Amino acid sequence: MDAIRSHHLILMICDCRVEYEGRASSKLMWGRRIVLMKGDGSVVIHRPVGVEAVNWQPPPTVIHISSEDGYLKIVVVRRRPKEVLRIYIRSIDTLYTGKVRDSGEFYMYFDEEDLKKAILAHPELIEENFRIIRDEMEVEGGRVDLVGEDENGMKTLVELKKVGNMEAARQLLRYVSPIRRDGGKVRGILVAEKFNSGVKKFLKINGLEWREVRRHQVLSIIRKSRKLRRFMEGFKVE
Amino acid sequence: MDAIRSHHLILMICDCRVEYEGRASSKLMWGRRIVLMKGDGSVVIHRPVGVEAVNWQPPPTVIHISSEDGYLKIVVVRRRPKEVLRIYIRSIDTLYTGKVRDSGEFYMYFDEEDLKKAILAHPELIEENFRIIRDEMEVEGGRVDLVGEDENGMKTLVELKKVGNMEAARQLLRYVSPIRRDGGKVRGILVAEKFNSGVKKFLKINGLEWREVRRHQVLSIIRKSRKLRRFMEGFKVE
DNA sequence: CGTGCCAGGTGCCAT
DNA sequence: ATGGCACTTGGCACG
Repeated sequence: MDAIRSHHLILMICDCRVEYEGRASSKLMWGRRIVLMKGDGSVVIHRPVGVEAVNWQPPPTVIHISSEDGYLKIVVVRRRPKEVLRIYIRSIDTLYTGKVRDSGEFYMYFDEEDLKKAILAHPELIEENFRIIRDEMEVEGGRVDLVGEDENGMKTLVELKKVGNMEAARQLLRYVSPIRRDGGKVRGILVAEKFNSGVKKFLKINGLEWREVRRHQVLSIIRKSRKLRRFMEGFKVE
Repeated sequence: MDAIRSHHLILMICDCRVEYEGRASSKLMWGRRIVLMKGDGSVVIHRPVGVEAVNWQPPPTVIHISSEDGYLKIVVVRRRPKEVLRIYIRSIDTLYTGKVRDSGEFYMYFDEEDLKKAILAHPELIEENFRIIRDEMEVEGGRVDLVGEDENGMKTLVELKKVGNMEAARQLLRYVSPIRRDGGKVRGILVAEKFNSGVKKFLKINGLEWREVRRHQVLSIIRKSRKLRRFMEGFKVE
């Protein structure tokens, strides 16, 4: 239709059947769903329950519309990886097409990146007289989040995580081990909001350390940043 | 409204502002979005571009509706983890409320589970005279996908992945190492559709092996399964 | 209920 | 393009 060519939004509640073939394959039998076709080529299909979409196709896509056996057939093709989404529509309950403009900015806040910013601004969150030397550094075994020096000048690798799980602990060990193997002295600290059971023990056994940072500590630091002050307005930080 | 109490679907295109606070925090400034409130309590907010939702709240939720400063205010609360989504609505473009029923079945096909089924049915995909002994087994370091025996009766741990990346290789090594450390003889094979660069080398260095399975091999095996025949009808498997 | 692991993960940014 | 890694990841299976 014209709506697709003019990159409008198309929203349907319709009785449809959906097939997907690409990295995997799936088939969704007849039923009523919400089909969302966006101006950028994205297609999202929601069932009436569940927070996640049942089928989708990320842009860029090419969309073909035709009629087959009396059904409206919409084929959404993605090139790389090669994926095809086919929607067969038996009837349309509700249809909306139109231009929807949205220029509102979106701020995400307090993810790993913000934890890092807080530590960069206040290295004492790690410990007294701690200094950050590098932000993101390639080491044997991967890329460590921060490298610092403690008050005795000992090199320290810092790995940041929202949740300190076993995988994170192993990751840190992977960074520290080669250095120690080569005779280097290095500390390794896993920083997280929360630690799963067994992780602290694993760290201890392997000569590593941890810091539990509290959400409100980080928030109170970040909210001082002028850049984010407007963002914070309206939030009552508990 | 009544629509929420009666667990109906509510779909709006509206000019709104959204705040999220919970595991992280986010703020979305005024603009036009598609707001989807489902009968099970799920709430999904889409912008007019992008395949992913900008904000959401998974069920179970409690929904409060009120009026604040002349705006319609919808608050969606999730208990564990504690998360709050606040939607302030300035104007509504389009509104749909109603019961949407969808009983159509959904089949997903050719994920790791299907790769396993194919290998269970045809262990020769691993190698000639290979026998599967166990499906899913706890070992030191985690849970391995398959345990088998080669034609010489040597125990073999098999890890299945869609993509054989470094993480998968390390995972397999983690399963094999403790056994070898204790003097056990064991082979380790990483099975995947595709291997990232460096992974095969890493496996080789650590005395592990790999098998590259092709999609069509697995498909041709699975399509023979009666249970899935109906699913396959209509697919032209290339 | 937490813990681990997969996903058509998606997205972002590095080389 | 490929790889590495975080994510309000969500989801499921399992101890």
